[in-house]
Amino acid sequence: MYVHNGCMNSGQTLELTAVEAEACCEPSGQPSIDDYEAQLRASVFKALADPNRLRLLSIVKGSEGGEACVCDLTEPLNLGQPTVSHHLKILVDAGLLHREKRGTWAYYSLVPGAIERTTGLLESL
Amino acid sequence: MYVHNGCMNSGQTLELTAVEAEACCEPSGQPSIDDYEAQLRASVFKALADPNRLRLLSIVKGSEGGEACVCDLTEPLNLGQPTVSHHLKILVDAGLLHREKRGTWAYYSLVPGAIERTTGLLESL
DNA sequence: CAGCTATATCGATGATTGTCAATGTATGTG
DNA sequence: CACATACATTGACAATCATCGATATAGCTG
Repeated sequence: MYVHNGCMNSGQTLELTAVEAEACCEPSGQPSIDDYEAQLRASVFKALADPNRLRLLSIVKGSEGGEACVCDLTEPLNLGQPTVSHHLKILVDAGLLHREKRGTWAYYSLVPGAIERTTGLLESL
Repeated sequence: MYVHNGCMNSGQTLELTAVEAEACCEPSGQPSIDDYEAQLRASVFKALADPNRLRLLSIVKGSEGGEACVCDLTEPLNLGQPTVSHHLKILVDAGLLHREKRGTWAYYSLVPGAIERTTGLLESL
């Protein structure tokens, strides 16, 4: 006889109430994040899921004064200016970069605490 | 007169050697990650850039014994079994989940230290 | 062996994304 | 005013992705 004591979702479709189904999913385990929270966190990782955007963060972080303008970023990435602006906007929308317009230039800098907040999204899974 | 002392990539196209161009990109700043390193790190964040995969990690982490099989994961995510298997494969390939086949079942668990290694990818940008 | 179960893989499809050329907007210069 | 510069936005296109149904594989049961 073969015993499997972990999975109770097998076999024919079960008839469960919503409450029973909810309880069924975590047998004596810790509660997991819900779908809304997962979407919030995924939106941040989506912003990080591109090599050019990671390089943008890295260059901005390592730049003199902790800030850089678009014209300083197009050349090292070997990308067109519209593409760099597009990536920067995604990083700003994700709350990772801060944008400050001074005269004709737009200076981008790391949002203080953004990296720590992002690592927290992973550690608290 | 308007002075801008940060950007030297403006104006007409400059004639630079490769070495000069490299040095130009980081005026007195820290070195940034190269394209290869950026692609490696982005591949991990790509795996995290989906709400359902974040929920998979969360459920596996919070499960009894720290492991769960596919049939325990399809229902809470409200996804088909092939889709869940697909997401799990992506998480395994990213080095975040470990897969162990026991009998007919496949048990997934967090790779020890994977979360810490991933947060390190952010902190060391 | 035949049948069932858990999981993986394949092929297709609609949605999202990264990139660029072209254009728009705002600011500074003469 | 006219012109140049720095940046953002738009529209298009190829590539990637998330999801599903169908099918394949492998282990267990009788």
